[in-house]
Amino acid sequence: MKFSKLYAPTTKDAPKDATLPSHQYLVRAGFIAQAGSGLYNFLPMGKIVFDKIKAVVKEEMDETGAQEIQMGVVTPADLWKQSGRYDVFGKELCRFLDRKENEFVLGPTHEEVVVDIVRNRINSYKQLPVHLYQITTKFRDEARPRFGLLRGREFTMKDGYSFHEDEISMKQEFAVMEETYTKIFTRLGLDFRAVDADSGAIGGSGSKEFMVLAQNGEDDIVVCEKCSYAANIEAAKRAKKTTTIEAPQADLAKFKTPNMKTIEDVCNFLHVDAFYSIKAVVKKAIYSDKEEIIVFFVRGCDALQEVKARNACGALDLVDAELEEMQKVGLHAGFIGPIGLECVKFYIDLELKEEKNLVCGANEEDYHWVGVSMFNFKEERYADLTEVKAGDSCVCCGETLYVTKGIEVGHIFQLGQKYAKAMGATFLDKNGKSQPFYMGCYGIGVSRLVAVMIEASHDDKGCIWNKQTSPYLLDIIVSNMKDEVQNNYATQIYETLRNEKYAVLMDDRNERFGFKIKDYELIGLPYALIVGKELEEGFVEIVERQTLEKLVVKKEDALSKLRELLA
RNA sequence: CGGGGCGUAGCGCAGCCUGGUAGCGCACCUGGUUUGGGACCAGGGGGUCGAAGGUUCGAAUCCUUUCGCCCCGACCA
Repeated sequence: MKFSKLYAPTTKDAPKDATLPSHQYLVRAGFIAQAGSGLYNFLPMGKIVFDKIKAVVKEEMDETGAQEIQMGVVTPADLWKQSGRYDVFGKELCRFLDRKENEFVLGPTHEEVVVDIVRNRINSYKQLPVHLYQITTKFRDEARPRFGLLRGREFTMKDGYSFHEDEISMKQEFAVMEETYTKIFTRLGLDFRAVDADSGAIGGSGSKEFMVLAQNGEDDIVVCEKCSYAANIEAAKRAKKTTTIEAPQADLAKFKTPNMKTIEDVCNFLHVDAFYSIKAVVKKAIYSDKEEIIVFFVRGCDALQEVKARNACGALDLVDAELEEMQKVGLHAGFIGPIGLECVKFYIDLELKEEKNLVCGANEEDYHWVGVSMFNFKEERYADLTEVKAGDSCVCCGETLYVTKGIEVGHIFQLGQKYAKAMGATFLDKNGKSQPFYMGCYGIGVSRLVAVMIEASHDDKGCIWNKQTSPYLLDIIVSNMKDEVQNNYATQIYETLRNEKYAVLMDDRNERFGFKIKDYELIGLPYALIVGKELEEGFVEIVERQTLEKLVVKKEDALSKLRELLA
């Protein structure tokens, strides 16, 4: 491609609304252009990158025996009513009427449609398992689109759905997908982790997220320094926390602790380490039919993980409880403890089970208990509630955990029979009995990956593409187009490589060197060949974008060196 | 959905407070010079001031409504 013909409107200044590097550089380098909030158009180079990523995904999916299909973006609302999600999906589901006033939705995901596709067509276990996938446009009317392609309203997702006769088969496919996703993200050259995830409202027995490690990620993930353990902080576990600080020896006794409402105050006052104290976190749990004040107890040195807390009590949502609401149900804020607590429902973190020599509130103004032992609580009171912190110990190997930011690029679920049951999609098993399908579903954010490539790989000058996804592998920069020797030499290299099917760009614009090299660095192709002044002495330069190092080579050697680099 | 900000030329902004018919930088077009780190000189084109209504002799500017976009948070199969 000649740069003079390429539609790549590069700019020196970023649009003011772009805050993330991936967003700024993709716009500045002319890969994408915004159409509206959360809506983006792909320009020629953006489209090439997008197609390259898509091709990798397709190749690896096809390799597993999954079959590509294409479902409509527009879906009859009726299917969503059958699954029950028409009402629960909320405003993210974009609904509209056609001219006959029939209801439709823009598909945000396609469980309903795919179930409808196999329903009454796959009738026997002999036809199972089947895995159907597509790479298509999705629309979710996000409350707050942001970060360019990372959280758009319209986006492209690879979504696959597998159907099985039993749980064993479903789990087998889940394992195959975990392996396949690992291959895909490895091929794309990304630094990622498959992490344990909270299954969320979709349910099912297991789910894993694929997180690309990047500073601007929206998710916190916990990663072990030594072994392969990694988890979303919402689902992360740790080895039970211990301390070398000696336990305060005391018999059970009530101490007056006037106006000591924080863990810090109480522990300083009683000369006890926060490890040996119990922290009460009061939340208002919101259910579909009611609201309720609930207390969660964790170690004084730990913090409550809200998603874990939500899962423990089964609430739709947890919000901070107001002081007034706490008083109303009889709680003494600052002096709450599990001993003798009867006025509200409460949960205790598993790590406190059977611990001794603890300090906690006495449920009485200005009093705390010391010498508390955690026995005699019902089993169902206990749940995993603690938020894992950097420095905690790995649940698998005991080594130190650290916390980092990740961007979710894939998520795989074991759905079980949820959708098949709701939509009446059944087959006959070996015993001739009618059964709902077991399903798995597997997603990859394909358009998001375009941005992730840059979020994970850029510097202060622009994009840094790798060979796997770069729109072109090489930019041949002709320093002075009016210099015929330079022009001829560059054209010859360009034509030769092009005939050998390398994706090469030649910057033949009548611009100065500085202008072209800045554009090169902004666009970020893996290599550049600079044909300039030194050609007279018989030399040209090869630039590697990653390091910005320049390699001077003899003009006769450039071609073979380039073949070596681009291969 | 709660809170905040911004809409003036393709992009980035000034002008608004104190009303008088729109300006700067970049980009773009023409000619010339220049060609190794986003050049220079000269000339030139381009804007219903987001939209609607109101106040006024007169509105980018004041008032009301509305739409759009962005940021923080909640949310995110």
